[in-house]
Amino acid sequence: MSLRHAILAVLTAEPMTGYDLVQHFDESVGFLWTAPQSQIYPTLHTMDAEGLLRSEVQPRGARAKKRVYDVTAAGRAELARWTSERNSYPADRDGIRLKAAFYELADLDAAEQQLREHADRYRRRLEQWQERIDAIRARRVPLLRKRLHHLSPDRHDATVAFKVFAFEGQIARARSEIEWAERGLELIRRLRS
Amino acid sequence: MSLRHAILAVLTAEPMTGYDLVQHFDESVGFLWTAPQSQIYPTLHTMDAEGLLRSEVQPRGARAKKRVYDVTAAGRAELARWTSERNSYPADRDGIRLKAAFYELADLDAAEQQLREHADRYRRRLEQWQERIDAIRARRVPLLRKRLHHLSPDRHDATVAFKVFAFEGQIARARSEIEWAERGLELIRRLRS
DNA sequence: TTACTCATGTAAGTAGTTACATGATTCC
DNA sequence: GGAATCATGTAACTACTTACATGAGTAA
Repeated sequence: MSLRHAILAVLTAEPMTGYDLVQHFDESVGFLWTAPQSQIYPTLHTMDAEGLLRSEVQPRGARAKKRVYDVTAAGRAELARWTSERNSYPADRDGIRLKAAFYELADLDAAEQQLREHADRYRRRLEQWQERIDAIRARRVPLLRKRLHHLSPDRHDATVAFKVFAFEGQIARARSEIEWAERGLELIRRLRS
Repeated sequence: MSLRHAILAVLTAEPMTGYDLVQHFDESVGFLWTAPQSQIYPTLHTMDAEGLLRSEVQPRGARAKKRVYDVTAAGRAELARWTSERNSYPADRDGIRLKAAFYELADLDAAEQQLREHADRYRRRLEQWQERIDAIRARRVPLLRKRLHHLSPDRHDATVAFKVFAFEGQIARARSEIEWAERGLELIRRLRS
């Protein structure tokens, strides 16, 4: 259910087309909630119909057109409601951990390979997220700048701080995954000898 | 796609009915991969049809019957293939982190409440998982005992070690979530003053 | 006979995945 | 004229959720 809220959150920074939204999902809010293009367009339609968004057709070149979406008052209210509402947690489901619990059935080399990839994956994520935090702190993120632009200056610090905070959670997660994978590699070494 | 593998993994310990499987999902493998009863029964049917499982109708009392499922050679092969295959990762999607990134739109008291609940949730999980590890180490888990029973003794330690390892990952995760939430509570305190 | 456990399902809906499909615009 | 970008969709499928539904067995 978070896709609608991610969309609302992005559009409060600036009205944009579905195409632009797709790009932003790949490069900003998508670090926390990815969505394929094929899911975004239909969702924009239903949110428009529900009154959370309004849209306006604008010319594009000579013959073509584009539809620009903006958040309505109802959409803003829904965003405020969502941020203040109690969290709902997805069911506990972790395919990687599940598999690890049954590594005795695997080829040890294959298990080792998986754990190396796991650590590598989160090392890459760690870097990406660290860069992201630096960019947010330095206000180098275009969408964030636009967001701050129509916010009173005394709220800027809190706005930035919460974005940083979210990514700190991702970083903490990444670190714990890397440590876990390394512990697993050590276990495999021990079992080999 | 892990549900089928979770089912195979449980059934290699001991053949059982759908009903029993549902119980085991709530109390053992379900810590890593939960599934509702309404999903398990249909999945058993399709896995039976695919030849990963075989089933046998057994009498239960005077008139009633029950269907007991067991893993076929094809099922065991599929399990081995899965454990050795490269990991496939779900898309990055974290509704809690997404919301935290937009806490500037929330009521501060509500955000505080959410972070307290987040920490509490993972503190409870931490306890459960810690107990689980203790039970596994002491071989107090009935299903694990059955699994070890038809395994040569020299493989017992590795089998137990991998289960412990999986839960250590969950514990590491829980710790990092608790620390993150506490960091958030501190941030909110700072913003209030 | 009542309550609880054992046992097995279905149905309708939501969310997300993978793949396909089309056409105008802009820049070289 | 061709390639990359801008722009918008649809279709089929899989996984999961929530809710409903039924009946026999067992123990007090």
